[in-house]
Amino acid sequence: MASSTLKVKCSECPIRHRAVCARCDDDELDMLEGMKTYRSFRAGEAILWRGENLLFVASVVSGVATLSKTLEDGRTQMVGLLLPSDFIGRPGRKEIDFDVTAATDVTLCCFQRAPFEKMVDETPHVSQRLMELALDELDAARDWMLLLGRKTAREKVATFIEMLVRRSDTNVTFSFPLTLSLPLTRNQVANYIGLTFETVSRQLSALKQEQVIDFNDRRHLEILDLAALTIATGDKDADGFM
Amino acid sequence: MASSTLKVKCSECPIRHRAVCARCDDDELDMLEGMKTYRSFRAGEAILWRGENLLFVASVVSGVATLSKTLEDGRTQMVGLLLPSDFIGRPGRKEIDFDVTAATDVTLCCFQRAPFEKMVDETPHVSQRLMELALDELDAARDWMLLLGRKTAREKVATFIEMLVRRSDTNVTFSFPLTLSLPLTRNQVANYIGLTFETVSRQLSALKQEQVIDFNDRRHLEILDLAALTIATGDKDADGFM
DNA sequence: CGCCGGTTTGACATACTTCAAGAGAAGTGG
DNA sequence: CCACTTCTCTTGAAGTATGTCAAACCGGCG
Repeated sequence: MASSTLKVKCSECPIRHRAVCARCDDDELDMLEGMKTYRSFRAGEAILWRGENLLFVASVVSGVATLSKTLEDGRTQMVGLLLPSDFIGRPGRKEIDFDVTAATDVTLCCFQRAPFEKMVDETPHVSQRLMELALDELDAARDWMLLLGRKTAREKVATFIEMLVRRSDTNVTFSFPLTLSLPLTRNQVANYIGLTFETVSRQLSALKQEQVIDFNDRRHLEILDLAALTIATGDKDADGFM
Repeated sequence: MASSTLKVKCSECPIRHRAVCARCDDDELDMLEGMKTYRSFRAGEAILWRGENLLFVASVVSGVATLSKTLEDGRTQMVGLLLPSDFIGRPGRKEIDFDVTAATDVTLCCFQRAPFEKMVDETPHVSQRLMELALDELDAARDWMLLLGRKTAREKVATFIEMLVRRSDTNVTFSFPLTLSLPLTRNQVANYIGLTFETVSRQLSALKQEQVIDFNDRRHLEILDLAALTIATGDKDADGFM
């Protein structure tokens, strides 16, 4: 299944300040340090199957993973995109109702479920942070419901790209033209935003032709006109209010 | 705004065993008893506006409320349906990003945010239950993403009705033909499942003609053939597997 | 080099929306 | 209690955004 990888010390961990351990003090971090193991998955590998007994919970350290649901005739819908610092697993639950798959090569910081749950019960810093993460995911899911239910193809694609910009770390520098790595194929994007890959491709081409974005490499995007992109999402008024 | 209503003792409360207080012992219940107030809203009234400062959190005691998001051009998407025992408000957050509206007459059991949060911090029974409720909502949101992104109009309508059957209390008796009160207008249903109200109406008529459901009153549905309804959701195989 | 998965683009099909008209219910005021 | 208005709902006809099918391209990799 997964290969294991060299562990990084928590204090030097790139996701230290955002992951489930964000609020932990040094003692608590030591406890986690003792419990954790790293696991790596290659792009395309399954991390967890729907219905599988959850033996571990984990934080994404690096890479991108997807959560997806599939109907028996093969239609699939992504229901979440996990970036570094996102959490896999749910306190108090033994199963998940979707598949978790590595979209790129992924490294996870894993904890055995039982000891982790014990720690959750005893350390408010962890349980509070877990609650925050769950609520963040809930907010994201609801934003996505609006996108899936009511947005046009163009708005969906623009919103997806804008979300990537917002969530990727690279944008702290904010140097234009902003370059973005696209961790998903057209088909995966389509499954995320409820379209076919052909429609995704057409909308991307349209945005490219309008010089809102640019791309040659299929795995990267350049944002040429962030304002235009934002307008294309349909979220805000033309004047940027909201 | 809201009128207040006669309080029911927690021990006799109809949602006692499912709401945020589900796991509380007698002492904890006494604390909540002292903090709570009831508030009632008429059908159609706003309970909370998006962005409003959250002064109270609450459990739905009776009635149905909706959570919805609206784009500036008026397109709206419901992102949640609150039935009795469901919780309004989020631990550690002062705002919400959607409107909460009474779909029917609604009675809430309200707590001031500040004292409630204090209690959450001090009583694991409450914070654990809150986490469960949040994760339940997250699961529901993700199921709905699959519906919004990938299901046909027919499947959407069937899934919506089946969800109502599952979530309403009436079905504990399970006497056929099962009668269901429909707390939403066609338009609200449409906003929940990402369609127009005309399409909802057409799909309901089709299911009626096929004798899967029946209705005369616009506020009630009869389920004539639950198996056929389930098949129409697209969720399970024809033989009921999954 | 030649395959192969991912992508682009075109032509056509269709599920759902939009527009429109009319029929019920439900509320309101005389 | 009955007009009158106002919603909601139903049903039809026509329009359109997106899906489906198909062909060709492109870049990576054995």
